[in-house]
Amino acid sequence: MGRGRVQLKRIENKINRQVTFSKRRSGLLKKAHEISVLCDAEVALIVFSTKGKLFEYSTDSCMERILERYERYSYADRQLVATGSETNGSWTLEHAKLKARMEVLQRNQRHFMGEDLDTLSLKELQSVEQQIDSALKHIRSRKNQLMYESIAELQKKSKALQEQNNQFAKKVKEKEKEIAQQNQKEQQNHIIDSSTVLPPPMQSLNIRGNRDEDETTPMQNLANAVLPSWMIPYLNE
Amino acid sequence: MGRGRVQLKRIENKINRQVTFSKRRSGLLKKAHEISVLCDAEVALIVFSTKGKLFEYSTDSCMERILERYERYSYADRQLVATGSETNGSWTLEHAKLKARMEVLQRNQRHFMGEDLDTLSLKELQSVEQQIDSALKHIRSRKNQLMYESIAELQKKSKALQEQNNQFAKKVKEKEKEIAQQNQKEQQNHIIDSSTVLPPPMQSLNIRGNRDEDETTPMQNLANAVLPSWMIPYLNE
DNA sequence: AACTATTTATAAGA
DNA sequence: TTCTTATAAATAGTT
Repeated sequence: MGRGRVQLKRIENKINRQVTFSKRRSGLLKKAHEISVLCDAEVALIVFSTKGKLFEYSTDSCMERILERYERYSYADRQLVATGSETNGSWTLEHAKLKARMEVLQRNQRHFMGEDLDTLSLKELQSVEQQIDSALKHIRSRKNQLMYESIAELQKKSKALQEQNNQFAKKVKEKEKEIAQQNQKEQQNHIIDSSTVLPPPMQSLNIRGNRDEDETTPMQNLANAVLPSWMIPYLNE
Repeated sequence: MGRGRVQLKRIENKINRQVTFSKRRSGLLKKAHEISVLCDAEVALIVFSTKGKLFEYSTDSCMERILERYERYSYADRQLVATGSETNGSWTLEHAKLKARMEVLQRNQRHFMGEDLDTLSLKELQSVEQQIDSALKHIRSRKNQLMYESIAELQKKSKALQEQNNQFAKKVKEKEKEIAQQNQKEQQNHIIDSSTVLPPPMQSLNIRGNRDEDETTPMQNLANAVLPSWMIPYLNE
C-alpha cells in the first residue's frame, strides 16, 4: 500500500522504521477497533516499540478482563509467576499462601468456565452445575432489569418528545390561522389575481416546511432513538 | 475498502458479520505480523469472536512473555508509588502483582457466581452470560459422559453377577439332586417315620437356605447397586 | 505533517 | 467456504 512494494523484513533505516511504525501502528489500532465494533468481537492489542514504549487497544478499555479471559482460555496450568526472580528463594509464608489460594481460585474458575472437567467427580460436577445454573439466572435477571430500565427511560423520552411535538403542531396551526386571516384581509382590499396561488394549509405534524436547514424533527429523533442497536440482539432472548 | 463505504457500527446481519469478521481478522493478524517484522516491534493480539472463539497472534509466538511484559509495564505505570518505597523491590513487585491478579480473579469469580453484578454493563453481562452458558454446556456434556460410563460399567457388573448367579443355581440344583437320591436310598433302607417332615425342594434361585450368616447375595448386591441415589435426578435430563 | 501514486484490504456478489 | 472484482483504505516515498 504505497508507492513501492515492501518486503517483509526489518526496515534497516532507523528513521524510516520509526515513521512506518507510527503510521502502521495507528492503522493497526484503528483496524482492531473496527473489527471489535463491526463484528462484536473482543479485542486486545498490545504493541511494544523497539524502544520499549507501550501502545495498546482493548475493547471497552477492558484489557485486564480480556487478558484474564485469555489466560483462562489458553489452558494454563503453567506456573503463575514462573518467570524471572524465582532464584530469589525467599518466599515468605504469606506469599506462598497467596499463591496457593490463587491456584485454587484459578482451578475453580476453570471449572466454572467448563474447562478441565476431567478431574471432577460426578458429584462435584453436579455442584458446579447447580452454582452455574443459578448464576446464569441471576445474570439474566440483572440483564433484564437493565433492559427494562433502558426501555422505561426511552419511553419517558418518547413521551417528552411527543409533547414537544404537539406544542409545535399547535403553534403551526396558529400561524396558519394568522396567515389565513391576513390573506382574507388582503382579498378584501384588492382584486384577486388569479395567477397567485395560496400555499396549501400544512399538515399538523409536518413542521419542516417552516425550516430551511436539514434539521430532524422531534418525531424523527424519536424514531432514531427507539433502541440502541446493540440492544436489538438481546430482545429475543 | 470495498464496494461500499462502511459505517463504524455493529453489523446486524449475522452472516455478514461473520464473513466480515473472518476477513478482517485475517487482515488484522497479517498487519500485526507485518508491523512486528518491519518495525521490530513486539506485538500481542488477542481476538475473541462473538461466539467466544479465540484467535491470537504474538511476535515469536511468545504470548506469555509479552503479556508478562505488559503486566509489568502497566503495573509499574499504575503503582509507581508502591514499588519504590520497599526495600526488596523485585519481591514486593511480584507480591503486589499476585495480589492484584488475585483481586481480578476474585472479582471475575463473583461475577461467574452471579454476584456483584451491579458493576457490570449490559455488554459485559452478555459476555459473562455467554461464557457461563457455554461452560454449562460443557459441564452437562461431561456429566452425561460420566453417567453413560457409569451405567455401562454397572451393566457389565450386572451381567457378570448374573452369570455367577446362574452358576450357583446350577450347583444348588445338583446338590438337591444328590440329597434327593440320598433320601430315596434311606427310604429303601428304613421304614418311614410319618412324623419326620422332609424339607421342601428349594427354589432354583433361592440359595440362602444353605447359609447361616446374614450375607447379601450377588443378586441383592446388584439390586442395591443399581444407581446411587444422587444420580437419579439426572436420568431425566 | 501533507501529499499522492500505488498497493492492499475488503464489501458485495457469485 | 472460496473466488472475483470494483472500490475504499492504507501507506511508501516524496515534499
